[in-house]
Amino acid sequence: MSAQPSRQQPLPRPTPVPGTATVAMFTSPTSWVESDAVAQCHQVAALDGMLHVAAMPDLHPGKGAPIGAAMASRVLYPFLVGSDIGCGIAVFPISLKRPVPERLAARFPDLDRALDPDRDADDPAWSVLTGDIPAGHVESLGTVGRGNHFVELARVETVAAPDHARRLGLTASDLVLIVHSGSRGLGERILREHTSVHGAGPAPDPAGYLAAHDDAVRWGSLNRRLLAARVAHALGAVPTEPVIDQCHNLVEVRDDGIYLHRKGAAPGDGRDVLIAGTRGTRSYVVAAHAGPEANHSVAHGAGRKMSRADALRRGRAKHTVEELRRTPVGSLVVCGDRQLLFEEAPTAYKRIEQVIGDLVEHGLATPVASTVPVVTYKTADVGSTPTRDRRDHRRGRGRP
DNA sequence: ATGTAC
Repeated sequence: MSAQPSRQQPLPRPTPVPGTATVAMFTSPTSWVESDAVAQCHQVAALDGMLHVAAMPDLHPGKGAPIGAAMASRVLYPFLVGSDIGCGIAVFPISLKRPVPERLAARFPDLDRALDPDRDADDPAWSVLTGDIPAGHVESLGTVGRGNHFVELARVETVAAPDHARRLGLTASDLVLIVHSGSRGLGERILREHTSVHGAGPAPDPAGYLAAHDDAVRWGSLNRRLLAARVAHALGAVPTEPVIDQCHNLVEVRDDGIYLHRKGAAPGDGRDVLIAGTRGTRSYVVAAHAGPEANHSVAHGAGRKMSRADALRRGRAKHTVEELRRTPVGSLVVCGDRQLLFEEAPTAYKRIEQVIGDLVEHGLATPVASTVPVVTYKTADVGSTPTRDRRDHRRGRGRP
């Protein structure tokens, strides 16, 4: 059984405890917040040098550190950013004549297959590469990854702030590609190089860590552009520049030398952010205007309500695979991995409208537009090669 | 969320 959520009190904020950092919860009495995640916020608050922890309404427990939190400290802690340094969400306008989900779902390219600069030198997606490949890291370039990562074709549904949406180039009924992906093995390697020596301790050489971190942030952004370009070409469209591209796993050095760690929290100081719902619900473009109390941050998505294990157990009892591949909003899910299909079921996530409502109530963001999924790509479908396991493809043992 | 170990 999953842990029952505790009902959090709204602001005013908790009284600071001497010797520890302050913790501010940007939730409301009706928010679903697991007590384990709140406990993690207080554990982080007790770290040396920690100043202030801001918990977003999508807060949920992570490995050691909470997800959906922005943490300001005098000391740089790599584990608070986690392994997927540079993970973020980007939005690319796309023009398609007849967006029929069934036809488009079948045309998505295999985004588990990396783009090799030599073997795939002719791939038109390389047009988005204008400089060097950050850190020279070629492995897994152009792949979406697993977990909560996805590439989604979505339609702009409602526009709440028309002028703002127009400045972003977004109008109702427009199509967009939403790309949620990170730095794959590169960020993982950077964290491991730190933790293998220093564990969860601070970075003894912040400049060294930050140089590698910044490469991963650039790599993640490039990867999102490559993913969007691969899909655009496959769907017969022209690649575009992102109108939004915000990273939600990173550390920022503020002007006062404070390290602002964001883990599943997007920069909220005057930025436009897409806050992802699920593959079966809306996502929201918001104008973020979060101040110091929120560590200049906003939520990054709906936030998990169930652990992956719970989602798998409960999902198998509740849903069929067919139900999960066609969502209540009529969109299709491309996902050849049954387990991932259950783990990422919309019911495993909090209600996105509650998350957005909490941000609005606390004055952190203003909705600009909502999008509704058309096709959500997770991992290549297995339909065309029923006798062969996906792993054989990735290991390059022949092709169909 | 990840590449790798079990």
